[in-house]
Amino acid sequence: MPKEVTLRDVATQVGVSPRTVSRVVNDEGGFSEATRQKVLDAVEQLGYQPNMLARGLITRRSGTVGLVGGGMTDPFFPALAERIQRKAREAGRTMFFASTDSDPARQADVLKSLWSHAVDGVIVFPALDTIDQLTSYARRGLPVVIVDDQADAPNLACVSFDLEAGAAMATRHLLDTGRSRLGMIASSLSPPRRRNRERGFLRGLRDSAAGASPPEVVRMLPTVEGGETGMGQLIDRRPDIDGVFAYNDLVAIGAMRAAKARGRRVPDDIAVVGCDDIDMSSLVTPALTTVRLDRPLLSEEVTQALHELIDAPGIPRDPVKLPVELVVREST
Amino acid sequence: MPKEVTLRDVATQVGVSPRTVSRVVNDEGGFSEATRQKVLDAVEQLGYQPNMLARGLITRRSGTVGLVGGGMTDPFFPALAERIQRKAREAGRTMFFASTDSDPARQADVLKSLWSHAVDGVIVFPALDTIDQLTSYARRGLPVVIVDDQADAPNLACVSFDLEAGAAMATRHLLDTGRSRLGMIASSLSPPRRRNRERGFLRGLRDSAAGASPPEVVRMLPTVEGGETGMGQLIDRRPDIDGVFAYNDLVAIGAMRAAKARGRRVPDDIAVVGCDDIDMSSLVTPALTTVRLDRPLLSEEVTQALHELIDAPGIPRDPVKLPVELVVREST
DNA sequence: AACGTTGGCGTCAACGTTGACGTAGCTGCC
DNA sequence: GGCAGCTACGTCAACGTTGACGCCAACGTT
Repeated sequence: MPKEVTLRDVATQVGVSPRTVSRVVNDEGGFSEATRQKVLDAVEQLGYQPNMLARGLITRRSGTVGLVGGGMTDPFFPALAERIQRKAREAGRTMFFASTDSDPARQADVLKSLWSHAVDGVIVFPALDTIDQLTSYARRGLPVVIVDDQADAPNLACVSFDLEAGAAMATRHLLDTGRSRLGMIASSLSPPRRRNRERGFLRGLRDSAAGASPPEVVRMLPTVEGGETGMGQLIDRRPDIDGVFAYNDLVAIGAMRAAKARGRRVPDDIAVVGCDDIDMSSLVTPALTTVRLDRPLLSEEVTQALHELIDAPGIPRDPVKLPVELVVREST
Repeated sequence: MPKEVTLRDVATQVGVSPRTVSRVVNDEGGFSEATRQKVLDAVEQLGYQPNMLARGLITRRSGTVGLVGGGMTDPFFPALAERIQRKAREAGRTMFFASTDSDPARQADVLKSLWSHAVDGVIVFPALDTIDQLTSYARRGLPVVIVDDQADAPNLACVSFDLEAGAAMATRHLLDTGRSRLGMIASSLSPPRRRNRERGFLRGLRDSAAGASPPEVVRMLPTVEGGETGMGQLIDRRPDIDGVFAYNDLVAIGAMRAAKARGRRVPDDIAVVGCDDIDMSSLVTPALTTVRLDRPLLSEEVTQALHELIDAPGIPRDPVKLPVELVVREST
């Protein structure tokens, strides 16, 4: 990288000290309108860009935030990442993106790397059993926003959807539309603490007056393939199954494929409900009934929480739980 | 952010100078095996992490690369971004991700921001008419890899798929399977220079011995909605149309929806070919015939080009053109 | 014994910026 | 006239690291 334009270059051109240029650039005050204009003109003319590394070295603010997710293969994530990135840029920060493949070790690497780049804060979709890892960083002073899990520490905020309520809604919807032999395809990547969907599913069943038969639950990787094998197993275990709630829409889509492959019609023979409401869900046939997670809302809450943690450190934040909504389409 | 562990901390603990610790950490040589061990132990024990900002300030290498794309709503991009990010991490670099919404002004902002963060290089899916912008950065010393467009400058490499050949293959496939009244839904975001798909489509028609009737081409936003309106227009203009090549798979999926909505069966009444081979394409019904772009290959080529530009600047690189492949499924 | 060479390490300055502090000149007020 | 208080700057050091260079002891060579 060749020479860049520095504060000093601007300063000598204008005939002031670098410190004054710095004041103007950062709008600190303490300069006359006349010098302000001259400095800004020179900045424009020379094409000066502040060196964020130097600034970050001294202010301990790099103007960057990290977004750490399990992966981008689930379409839920990219759409969210894009919104978060937009909001970060509106707040004048640049986003580092990193995916962990849902692997705790990789997540550790990623956080180490982000830390050494002095990110101002991170938003994390945590991998399995990594809450301690995250609270440790938070305690060391890194603002952390955790999505879809709970923890308590300084510099830490939690935002999640009310998935338990969503799952209960989905279950009740299945029961209300006449299904009584239900199953669920859950995720093998969720530790017990985070099995809100399963809790909601069971609660929905318990709450229902109608005495539905005991449910089947299988746990799979949360992918289309996982949904396919999951549905296969459910049908094997309980051939008369007539309603399935899936961990997410990808799983649900896989489940519908498997059902069709086994000659069961959706929704006539078996109803399927997903969770997320990814773009694809309204495009498949039959269009998927699903629990919609409001991504604009989530990105709003998450970035706001992060920026508050960064700009006003120390003040504790209550965990946020966001409402969800059932979108009924053709698969039920 | 509270105090971090620095070279000096490690140095005083071991009883050597910071410079020596630096030598060990960077494996520069010039130290004994004994001190190496002691230093590494201390590094481990204190949890030392090099401060990339300070290092970058002096070496002018920040250990970061930028990935600049139009957006993540097209599923083609995330899958690619993830692979590129993985490769970057394998090479010891961290990835900044930034989306431009395909807006030249936003792209300018994004590049400015990345530049001020002293990224070592960028991979860009360029927005409309931004080649000058990019070559300007390249000339100022920033390694730039441009995907799917051409330019010539120092510090610049180009990688693209042979979309013209792919489009020609798709077109010939349509003709070979008995379609003769063809249309294409192209992208309104492609400048004339980058309309390789259209060129291939027309070439495929010209090359065919059978005298097919003159084709219709409409230009839409490359989204599902764009595909829907595009197919609508094609049918209006030419009610007997029986084969459509779409700019990408999202457009193709939209086109199939519109065809069905108008009572035309796919593939019986009208055949549809897409381009990209996103995951969704094998999942929709009918499964989409498409021109597959090999994402692992692209990410490999792109990252290799970038790392070569970074590590061996100055040597010119010929543009790379990657082969594509037709995947025949049910929609033709 | 004198000399060059090498390995192993320290010293110092610099990267570009900002925090802390200093100061010259002016204004206003008793 | 003296002094406080302001405005508009400048000066200096520091952030954590590495590049350039220098130094000393140990070793081999003539």
